Amino acid sequence: MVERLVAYRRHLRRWLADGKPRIYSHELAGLAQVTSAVVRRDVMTIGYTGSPAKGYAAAGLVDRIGRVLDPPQRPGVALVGLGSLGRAVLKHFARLHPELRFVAAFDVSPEKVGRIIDGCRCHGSADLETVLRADPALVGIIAVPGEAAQDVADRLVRAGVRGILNLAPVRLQTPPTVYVEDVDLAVSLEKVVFFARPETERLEALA
Amino acid sequence: MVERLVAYRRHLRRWLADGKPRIYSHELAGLAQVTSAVVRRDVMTIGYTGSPAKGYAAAGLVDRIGRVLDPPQRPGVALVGLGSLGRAVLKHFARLHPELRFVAAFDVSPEKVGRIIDGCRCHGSADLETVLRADPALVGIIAVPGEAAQDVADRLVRAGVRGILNLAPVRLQTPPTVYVEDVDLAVSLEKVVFFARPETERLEALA
DNA sequence: GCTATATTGTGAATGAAATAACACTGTGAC
DNA sequence: GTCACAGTGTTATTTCATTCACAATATAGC
Repeated sequence: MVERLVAYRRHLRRWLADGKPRIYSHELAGLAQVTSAVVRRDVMTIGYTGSPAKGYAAAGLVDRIGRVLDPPQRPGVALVGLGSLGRAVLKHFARLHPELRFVAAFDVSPEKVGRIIDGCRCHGSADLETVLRADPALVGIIAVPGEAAQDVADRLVRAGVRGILNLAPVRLQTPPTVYVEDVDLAVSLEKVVFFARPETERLEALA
Repeated sequence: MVERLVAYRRHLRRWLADGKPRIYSHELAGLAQVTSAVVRRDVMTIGYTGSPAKGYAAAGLVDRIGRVLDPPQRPGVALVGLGSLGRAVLKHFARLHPELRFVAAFDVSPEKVGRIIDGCRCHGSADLETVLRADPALVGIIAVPGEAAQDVADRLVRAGVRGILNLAPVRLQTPPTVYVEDVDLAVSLEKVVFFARPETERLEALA
């Protein structure tokens, strides 16, 4: 449901930018590709309320979603690993996401350390603890090879990070107080390959 | 469950590489971070069977999983978009995934067209239909900016693709016969930010 | 002011996935 | 040979999210 809220907000902002102040559940549902019942239920859950004949006030709804999703203060983000994946992530968020604050990036390769890459200062991985002690991050992004991921995770956790976006193809072991979201491109692609097959073929593969 | 099967296979291969031929449900469960009951249920679902006192034969299980997950012939993959994200994807899979066949990559920028990038020939986006007619792909990966994603999706579908891994931050409109898996880094990161907050704080945000 | 209507808010029904529970079975110890 | 036991295969239970259905309601037109 959190994923849907993020999507709603994205569409609502575009909706507002088009100069339209109000929106019906079925309109938002169409944009986010869910049913109108889901939209209404989600809106109800976050405690917002619309008018039966005029729909929801888009601005107010964006605001309410923000109050649910966004932490009180702008959260710091630490990125570890500036290989192609890490760079891609940084590029995406650098401009696209002003509500996040990238506090630091880390990499092991000496030629990157000290430089500023996509607007973010790159530190040596060894300095992770030091840098994050000066400027704490709420969440960390792990974009290092699988072998190094668990070690990075341990250190991020010790540095006080409360959530991790893990792009490495391994499952991390973390204390239960730390939330981990795995984004594993290999798994996703295999999933697509599987479901791309006609259903009949999939079922007979089970037989 | 497909995601779990992919994970099982990954761990089983490492297990085999360590020279261990047999594995118990709770051992595999520990590696994949699920409960043993889930493992046994999954194994049952795909029709494999172990021995009560000796566990599962790892090799046989890998084989069975492959028969469920993998299509009969090696599936072709088409990658569209060779920005930082596309390059990262290509690099990841080029070496890591021999069971996939990258048939072609596409990009709009002229300086990339014609070159071979990470072992894959880069074509102009305009030639998408032509190239895929000569060498069809089962699935497509969309790694272009959001504005271009829907157009690319339409063309991939027309070119006969049956599944799409969508890395762009938009929901695609496709016929129901085409399976779409969305991997949206912005959404994932916002999810992490949300769940990184202490539960108490999250709940009062709803009030 | 009143009525028709389209939409919201929400309880109940449905369905799928995780969890728990347990009977069955093959193995090794004695 | 038989007895205990650790682990599998399967069924039942629970839980949770989605879908369905419909009463309540505010607006616009007359």
